[in-house]
Amino acid sequence: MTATSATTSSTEARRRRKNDPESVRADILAVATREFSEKGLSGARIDEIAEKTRASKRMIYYYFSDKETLYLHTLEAAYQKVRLQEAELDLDHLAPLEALCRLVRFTFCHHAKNPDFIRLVMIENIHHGRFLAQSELIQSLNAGVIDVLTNVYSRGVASGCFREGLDPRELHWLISALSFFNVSNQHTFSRIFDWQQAAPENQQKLEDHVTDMVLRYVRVDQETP
Amino acid sequence: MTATSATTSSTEARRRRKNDPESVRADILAVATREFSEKGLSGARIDEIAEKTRASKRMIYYYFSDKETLYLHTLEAAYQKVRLQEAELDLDHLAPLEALCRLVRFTFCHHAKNPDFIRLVMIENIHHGRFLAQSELIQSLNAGVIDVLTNVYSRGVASGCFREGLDPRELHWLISALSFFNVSNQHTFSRIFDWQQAAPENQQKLEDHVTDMVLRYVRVDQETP
DNA sequence: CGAACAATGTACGAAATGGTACGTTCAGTC
DNA sequence: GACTGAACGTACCATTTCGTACATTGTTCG
Repeated sequence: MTATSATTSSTEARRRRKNDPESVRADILAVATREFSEKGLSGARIDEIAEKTRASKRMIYYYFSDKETLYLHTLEAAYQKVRLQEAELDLDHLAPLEALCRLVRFTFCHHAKNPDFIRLVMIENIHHGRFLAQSELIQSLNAGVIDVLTNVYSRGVASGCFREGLDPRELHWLISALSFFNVSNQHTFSRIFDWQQAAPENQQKLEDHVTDMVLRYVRVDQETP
Repeated sequence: MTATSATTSSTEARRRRKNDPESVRADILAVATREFSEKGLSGARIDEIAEKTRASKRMIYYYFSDKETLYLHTLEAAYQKVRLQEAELDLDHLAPLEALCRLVRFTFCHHAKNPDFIRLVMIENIHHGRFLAQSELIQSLNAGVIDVLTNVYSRGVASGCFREGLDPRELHWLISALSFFNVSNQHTFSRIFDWQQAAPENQQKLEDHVTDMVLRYVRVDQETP
C-alpha cells in the first residue's frame, strides 16, 4: 500500500502491457475522489465507484484494502496535488507587497478552481480530522506553506511596508479562511441571500475585496497628519 | 408537519398527560440535531437516533415522514435558534464603530459556541444547499441579517468613520467567512499546523485579529501627510 | 516452457438500514 | 360508557452495501 508510483521511465513499456496496474489504480483514485468529494465518506458507495471505473469492485479492495483506506488515499492524493500546484508559485523575485498580493490572489483562485479538494477538506473536518491525523504524508507536505509566507512577511517588515508583530501562521489562517469560505459555503450563501456568488463578476469582486482586506491588514498604519 | 409549537400556556396541562407529543417531537429533533451534525445526512442512522430518544423509531416516522424530512426539520430548527439569538443583539444605541465591533465579536463567538449549527451548514453545503432550497422558512429568517448590517454601515458612512462604496452583503460575507472558518476547519488546521486553535488564548487572539481586520477594512483611509 | 506471482472477473454472504404492517393505549366528545 | 382519532410499541420486510471466496488470466524469470 506504500507503493509510490514507479519511475516514469517505464511508462512506454506499460503501454504495451495488457495489465496496467498503475493506470487502474490511478483511475480508481480519480473516480473515488469525485465520489467522496461529492457524497462524503458514508454517502459514497463502493459499488458506484466500481461501476464508474474501468476496473471492478474486486480491484478496489485489491489495491485499497477497504473503504476508509481508499478515502485516506484519496485525501492524501488531493493534498499532494494541491501542494504541487502551490510549489509552482515563485515569490522571491517580487517585492513584498506584490508577492503577498499575488499569494492571496493565487490562493483564492486556486481554491475556486479546486472545489473537489475543498469539499474533501470539509468532509474531513466533519470527521474531526480523524484520517488526516493518520497520515504522516499530509503533515509533511504542509510544512512549507508557512515558510513561504514567513519569508514574504519578514521581507515586508524589513522593507518597512508591513507592520510588525503579526504571526505568519495567523496570517495564513486569514487568507485561507476567506478563500476557503468562498467555495465551501457558496451554495448556502447564494441561496439565502439570493446572490449568484459563483458568477464571474462576483467572483472577481470577492477576489479583489479579499486581497484588499489582507493588504489593509498587513500594511503599516498611516499616520494621521 | 407545519405545526408550530403550541402556546406555552398549556405546558402545565401537558405535564399531567401521559401522552406528550410536543415533548417527544422536541426530543427527537434534539437527538437528530446531534446525530446529523456529527455524522451527516447519510452517516446518521435512524435506528441510532431512535435508541438515543425516549421515543421509538416508529415515532420518528410518525412525526417526520422520512429521513430527509427529519433532516430538513433539523436544519430549519437550527437556523431558527440561531436567528433568535441574533435578534437579541441591539446595536442601534451604539456608535457605528462600536456597533460594528460588537457585531463582529458577537458573530465570531456565536459561531464558536454553536458548532452543531456550523456543521449542519457545512453538511448542507456538501449537499449543494438542496434542502435549504426547499425551505421557505429559512429564506425568510435570513432577510433581517443584512438589514442590521446595512443600518450600522450607513450610519458609519454618514458619520464619516466608514469609507463609502462597500456592499453590506459583501461585508457580511467577510465577517461570516472568518467566523465560520474558525469552527469549520478547526480540526484540519490544528492538525496540519500543529496549533491548538481551540485553546482559549488562541481563540481570543483570533477574535481580536478578525475584529481588527474587519475594522481596518471598513474604516476610512488615513491620509499620508 | 512452466513455475510463481501479480492482476482481474464473478458470484455470493452477512450485516446494516430505511421503512412499514399491525395492533394497542390514551384522551377528548357525545 | 362507547366512539373516534391521535399517539405509540413490536416485529418484521426488502434492499442496500461492505466485503470475500474462488476461479481465471496475464507476466516475468529461470
